[in-house]
Amino acid sequence: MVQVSQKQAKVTLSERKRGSGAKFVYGTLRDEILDLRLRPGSPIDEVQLAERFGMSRTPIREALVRLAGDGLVETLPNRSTMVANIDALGLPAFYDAITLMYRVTTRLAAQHHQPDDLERIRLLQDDYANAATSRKALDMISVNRDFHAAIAEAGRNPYFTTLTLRLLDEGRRILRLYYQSFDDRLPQEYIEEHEAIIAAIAARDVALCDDLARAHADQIVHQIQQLFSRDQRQNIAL
Amino acid sequence: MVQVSQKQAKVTLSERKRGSGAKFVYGTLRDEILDLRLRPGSPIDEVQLAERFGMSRTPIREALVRLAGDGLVETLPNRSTMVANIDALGLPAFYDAITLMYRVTTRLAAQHHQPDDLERIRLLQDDYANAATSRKALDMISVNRDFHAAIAEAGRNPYFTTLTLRLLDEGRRILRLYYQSFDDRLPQEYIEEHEAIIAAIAARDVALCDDLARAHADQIVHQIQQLFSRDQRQNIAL
DNA sequence: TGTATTTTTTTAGTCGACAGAAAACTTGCG
DNA sequence: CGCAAGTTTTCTGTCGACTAAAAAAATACA
Repeated sequence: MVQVSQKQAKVTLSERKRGSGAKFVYGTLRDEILDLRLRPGSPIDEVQLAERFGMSRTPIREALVRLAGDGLVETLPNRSTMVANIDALGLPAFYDAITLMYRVTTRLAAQHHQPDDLERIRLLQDDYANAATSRKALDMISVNRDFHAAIAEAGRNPYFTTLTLRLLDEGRRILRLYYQSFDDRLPQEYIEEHEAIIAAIAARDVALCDDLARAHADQIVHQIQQLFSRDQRQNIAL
Repeated sequence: MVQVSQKQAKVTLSERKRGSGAKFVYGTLRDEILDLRLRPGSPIDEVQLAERFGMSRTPIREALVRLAGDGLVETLPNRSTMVANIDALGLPAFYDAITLMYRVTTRLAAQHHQPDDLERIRLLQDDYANAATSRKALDMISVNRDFHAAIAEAGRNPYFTTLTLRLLDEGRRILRLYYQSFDDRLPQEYIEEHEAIIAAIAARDVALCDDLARAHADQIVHQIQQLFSRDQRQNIAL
């Protein structure tokens, strides 16, 4: 009897459309994982999530399966699933991949972009500048992702777009880690680099896009590398 | 024409391990989709699959969710899910992607390979040669995939490996389409090209790897392009 | 006290059932 | 006949319950 009344209360609380359950859970958990609100390595309990979202385990399960497909969650057979760890040893591979994807997507954007692509990209760049001037580092991280995602879209190659998105998300996690533990300032340089990239895409200058994208990627890689070396020093100092 | 959908191999699983259900269904369906035993665009009925595999819909569902993540299956909300189509308009993007991945994975293999990597690759090349001399085109297709997958593995970059695998699988579908409707011979050239690639990797000659991989990719792209132009001519002739 | 073995607890994998959304079919009206 | 409204059918999305695998706890034994 108690169970019935509780359940009804929860159902009225969350009036959902059929078929949206798993998608909603997927999106929510994905955001939380990428924002590090769910810490890497922390265990995920299906029953707990089911209670939290006010639904049965089935849609929760589907969301977890999809997250596992994205590599955001690791599932141990018959035992718990946990938030994927950030693999420090895999960082060089990450650097290689994001650098190549920046280059190739920017090149393709120069070749295949259409007018409204550029408009979208410029709007995002405005958002980025705003976030930068108001010193909102976390916003900058997220807008930066959208900026490069838009460039990838303009390149019109789904294979590259997918991989780029995945890398950007992975990078978002790493950068969160960074700006959480250290200061909240990002170099203004990025804004200028972005501007230059936009201009090169608009001019359809493939070679210049390549150069700029490579330099931009190098910047970010360098930034992350600094993070890790700084981290080390601090540990030693303690 | 072989119409198999009614008489798919029924699976006896009186002794199934717990937790293997979804994985087994995933693997089986994946193979059938890549081999075109399940035709692109054909609908997938969960209940039917549940009967065929002798299990409930739950593990079937999980397998389908994973296949959707791989892009091998398309799900319409609240309505049927179907085998993903081969998108002819997306072929140029495919060419770009597979060419770049061939190049970058082969380069990385030259840099990062270890002794047993080369051994594995050479064994697969033997398999490939055997399949070629005995004129087994379908075997060649599948071994060719494994060959390049092994090279990607030797490059030790999970991001590139994942994308390469996906592209190789996509290519497997396209080639099946080809060798199903036309002749069963593949140019011997491929064997020699493979040999040259192996040698270049062993010599850790990055620049040569790049050239060879690019040429190899061009070959395959050219082959597929021929397929589609031939297809067109036939349609017009009829 | 430390280790091997049994028992308990936790929690993932599976099942059968039902409800709701979309398609397929039927009916009513011009 | 042709089409709009209503009805039935089909099949997915979700649920609660059950089962079994693995971890944690308890016990036995040296």
